[in-house]
Amino acid sequence: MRSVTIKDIARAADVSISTVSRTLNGSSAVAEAKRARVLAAAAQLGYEPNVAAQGLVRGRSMTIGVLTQDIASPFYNEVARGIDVGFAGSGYQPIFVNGHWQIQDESAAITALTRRQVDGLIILGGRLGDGQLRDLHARFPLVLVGRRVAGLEAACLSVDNVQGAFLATSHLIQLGHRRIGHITGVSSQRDAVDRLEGYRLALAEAGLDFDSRLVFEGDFNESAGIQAVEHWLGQGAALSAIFAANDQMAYGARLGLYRRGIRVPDDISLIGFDDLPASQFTLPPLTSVHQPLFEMGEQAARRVLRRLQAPDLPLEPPELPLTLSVRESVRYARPMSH
Amino acid sequence: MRSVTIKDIARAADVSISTVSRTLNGSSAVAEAKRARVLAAAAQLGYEPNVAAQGLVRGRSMTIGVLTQDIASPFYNEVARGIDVGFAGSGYQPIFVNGHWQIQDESAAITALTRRQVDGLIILGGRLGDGQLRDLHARFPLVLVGRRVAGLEAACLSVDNVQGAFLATSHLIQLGHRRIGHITGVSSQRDAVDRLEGYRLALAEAGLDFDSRLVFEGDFNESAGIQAVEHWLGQGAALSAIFAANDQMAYGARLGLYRRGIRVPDDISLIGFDDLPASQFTLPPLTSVHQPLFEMGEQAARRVLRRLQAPDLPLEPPELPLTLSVRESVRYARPMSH
DNA sequence: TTGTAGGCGTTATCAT
DNA sequence: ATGATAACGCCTACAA
Repeated sequence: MRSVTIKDIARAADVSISTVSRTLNGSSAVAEAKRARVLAAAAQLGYEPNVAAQGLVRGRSMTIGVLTQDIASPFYNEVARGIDVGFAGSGYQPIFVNGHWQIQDESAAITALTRRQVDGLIILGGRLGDGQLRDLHARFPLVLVGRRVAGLEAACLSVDNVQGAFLATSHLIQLGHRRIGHITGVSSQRDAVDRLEGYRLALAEAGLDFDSRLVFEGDFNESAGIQAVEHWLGQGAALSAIFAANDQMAYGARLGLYRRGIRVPDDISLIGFDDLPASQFTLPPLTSVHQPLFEMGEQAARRVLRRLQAPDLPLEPPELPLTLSVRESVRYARPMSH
Repeated sequence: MRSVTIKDIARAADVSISTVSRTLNGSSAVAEAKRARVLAAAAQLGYEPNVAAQGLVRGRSMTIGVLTQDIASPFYNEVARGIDVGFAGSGYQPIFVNGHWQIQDESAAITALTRRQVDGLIILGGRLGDGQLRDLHARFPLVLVGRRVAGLEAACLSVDNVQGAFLATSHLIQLGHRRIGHITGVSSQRDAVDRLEGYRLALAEAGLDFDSRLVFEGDFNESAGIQAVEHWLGQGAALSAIFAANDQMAYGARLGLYRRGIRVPDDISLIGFDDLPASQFTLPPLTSVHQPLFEMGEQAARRVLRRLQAPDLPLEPPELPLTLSVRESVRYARPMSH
C-alpha cells in the first residue's frame, strides 16, 4: 500500500515530476492546461506530500520541539494550549516531549528532538544547566518559558515571581493577617526561591518578623499542601493565613485543613500561585496570583516563529503582567486571640 | 551550521559511508578496528542520525499520530500521560494534534499526521464518522479510545458507560436517595447517551420513576454544572442527589450549590464520572466512577506497537473495569421532608 | 569484510 | 514553460 507520490501524478497527468512539483507549490509558472491536469490527478489520487522528504531537501522539518516537564500537569497544559494556538495555521507542528524534572530525561528528550531535526525549541522549566541552554540557543531558535538565563534575556519568557509573591503576601497583610504560613516549592528551583523571597519582602515591608517555623518546604504537588498543614497543626503553630507557592499545593492545604475541620476562609485564609483554570471552580474559589500561562505559551510559539522568519531582528523581553485574582478563599483576619 | 552526517564520519574514520551505516546500526559485521574508528569519530563529531532521512528510506517515520480533542482538558491529559508512558523507550514518538471536537479540525489534523507519514494512529473520542474511521483503520494500525465502532471492536478501547452510570446511580439509591438529578454530557456523543441510559436503568431497577425535569443537558464543561444547579433551583426542583456525567460538571455543580449556600454532601450528595486525579483534592473529595484513563492510554500505545510488530496477530478487546471511587461527596439521604 | 551504486520523495538547478 | 538531473541523509542490495 505505497502512498502516492508526485511520480504517480506525473504519470497520470503525463507531465514531468518537476512540473508537478512546480504546480503543487507554485514555485514558478506552469501552463494552465497542464496545471489543471496535475491538480486533477493529485486530487483524484488523493496525493499528500511527504513532509519528511520535503524537509530533507529543504533543510527544514517544519516541526518545533517542546520540552515540557510533566505532560499531565495542569500547569504545563495551559502553556501547551497556548503553544498549540500560537502555531496554529503556521504549518509548524509542535512536538511535545517529557523531561520529568530529571536532567537525564531532559537530555534524552532534547536528543530525540535533535534527531528529528526540529527547526526550533521551546523549553518549559526544567533543570538543564544555563550553559547547556546557551549551547542550544546557539543551535536553534530557542524560547525558554519560566526561566531566566543570563545572556539569553531576549529568549526568556517569565514572570516576576518575587513581585507575585509580594502581591499575595501583602494582600493578606492588608487584610489584617499577621501570622502567615508559606508553603514553598522545590528549593532548587528558581521560581520557588523567588516566591519565598517575595513573601519575606512583604513581611519585612510591613514590619513583621520572619518566622522560619511558618515556612514549610513543599514540592509543588498537592500532597505537599496536606503535609504542610499536618506539620503546622501537629506542632500547634498559630497562623491565620497560608500562601502556597502554587495552586496545587493550595488545593492540598485546603483538603488538609478540611480533614481537620478547619474552614477556608472562615478559619484560615488561603492564597495560591498560578491561577489555574480549575481554581475558579474549587471550593471556595481560590484567590491566586495570576500567571498568564496561556499567553506565555502563545508568545513562545510566536517568538520562535519570528526567529524562524527574521532570525536577525532583535526581540525585546515581553511584558508579562502579574495580577492577583481575588476570590473567596481569603477574608479579613479575625482579631488576634492572644 | 550543517549537521554532521555519516559522510562526515566516513571521511573522519577513513572508511566508506556504508561501513559507517553498518556499524551504527549493526546490520552486519564490521572489522573491529574500523568499528572502533567509526564509533570514535561519531562520538567526537557529535553525530545524530537524521530520523527523517532514515524514515524516508526505511518507510517508517517512527512517529505515531495522536488525535486528541482538547489538549488542555484534564481528561485527555490522563490518557496522554498513559500514551506517553506506553511509548517510552520504544523509539516511537507520539505526536499530538487537536481536533477541538470539530469535524473539520479533526480531518485537518489527520491530514497533518498523514503528511508526516505516521506509522500508527490513536484517536481519542471525536466526531469522525464510523466510515471514515474504518478507512483509517485500513491504512494504519489504529486504536480508538472512548469509542465503539462496529467492525473495529478489536481496535476500540472503551469502558462500559452504561454500567458506570448504573453503578453511580444505584449507589445513590442504596443510600436512600429518591430524587436524583442527572447532568448529561453532549447528547450527540455516545458516552453521554450511554451514561443517561445507565441512570435510567438504575432508576427503573429500583422501581423509581424517571422524571425528565431532573435531567439537565450539559456539555461536559464546568459551567454546565453551574447552569444545571441554577436551573433546578430556579424552578424549585426537589432533589437530594446529583449524578453528573463527568467530573468537570460535578465541580461546576458543587460551586453552583455553594453559591446558593447548599452544602455537599450535607444537603445534596454528588457523584461524578471519570475520577480525575484532581477529584481526590476537591472539597469535599468527589465520589466518582473511576475510568482507568491512564491505563487506557498506555494500552492504546502498547496496542499500536503490537500491531506494528505483529500486524496479523489478532488482538482481543481488553478488560477495562469500572469501579466507583467512594469519597466524601455522598451520604445517606435524610428522611424525605414531604 | 568492504565499497559502489541505486533509491526513498521532494525540491531546485540546469539546460532547453 | 518544461524536463532531466543532482542533491538532501540514509540504507541496502550487489559486487568485489
